[in-house]
Amino acid sequence: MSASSRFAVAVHILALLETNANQALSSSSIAASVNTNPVVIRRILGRLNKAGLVHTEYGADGGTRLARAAHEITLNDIYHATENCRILPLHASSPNQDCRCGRTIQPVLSSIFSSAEAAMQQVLANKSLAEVVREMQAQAKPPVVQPS
Amino acid sequence: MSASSRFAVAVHILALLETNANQALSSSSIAASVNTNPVVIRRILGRLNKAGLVHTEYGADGGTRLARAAHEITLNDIYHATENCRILPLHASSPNQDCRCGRTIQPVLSSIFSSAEAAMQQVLANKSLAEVVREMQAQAKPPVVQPS
DNA sequence: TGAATATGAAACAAGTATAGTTACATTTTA
DNA sequence: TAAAATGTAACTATACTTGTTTCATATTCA
Repeated sequence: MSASSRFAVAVHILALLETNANQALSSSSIAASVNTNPVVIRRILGRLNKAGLVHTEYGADGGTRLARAAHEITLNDIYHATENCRILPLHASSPNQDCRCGRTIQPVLSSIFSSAEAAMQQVLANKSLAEVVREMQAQAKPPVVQPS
Repeated sequence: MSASSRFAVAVHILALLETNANQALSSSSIAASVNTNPVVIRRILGRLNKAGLVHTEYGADGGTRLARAAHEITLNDIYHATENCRILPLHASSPNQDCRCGRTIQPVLSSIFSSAEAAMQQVLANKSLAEVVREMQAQAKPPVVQPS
């Protein structure tokens, strides 16, 4: 029922690219921040490249940069780039078509599940990478509490 | 991670119980409609029992009935009874805490992911089992198209 | 009392997806 | 040409789901 952690890692990668926008980052340096293997990062970068969210260059001094401004990338863009499957799957094997219930339930569920998923994606679509980075920086410097 | 179809099967089970409310159904008869093994059904019924959505009786002439009226059971109730995990998981292993990005991303993501999940569950909470059954019955008898 | 019917639970196999790792061919730059 | 980087394949370990068999337990009824 759950998605993979690719989505969370992808947001992490893109936030890192945005906060280091002056240089191209290698999969190794990104992996050091995410705390995983560079190949795991490259696999996700492959999806982000295919979606046109980043641009990668080969060779010495190569690496990855954002392909768009951070305020023009939504979390829903990142979600679609990294996850394939429906969040709420139907039956593993088709129900009994000789039963009225078995015949009719899947179209009804499919429609409801699509609405539920759309509501989730709407929240993601309303949040840009730029906002995420801003919230992360606010997290880093918590507001000072006034002494009483 | 693989996705679970427990939620879809659970809705199927409960819709079947509602449309056969005059009798208790055995796991075998339910399995015949879902097109799977009775033990698979009993595993899901165990979760629905624990959540108080159905009531099961042992022995000859035993079986399962709805524990509440269908209009008092929402899809969100069923969702919570059958699925455990968050829909949008964070990193598999904790990011590097020596990196500003690694330190700050998880609380930000966690909050956003909670909002996204809440939006999805709100859609499910607005749909009752009774409505699902009604839509299934409408599916079974499609409206007649007026001849031109 | 005993047979029949049902659940609950344990154990196991098979399939699938993810995460991590190693290895290597390819590309680019200095 | 050497160094540094990517892309990709292959392999392992882990975990979850689905399906299956088996059996103890509970209940009903003849």
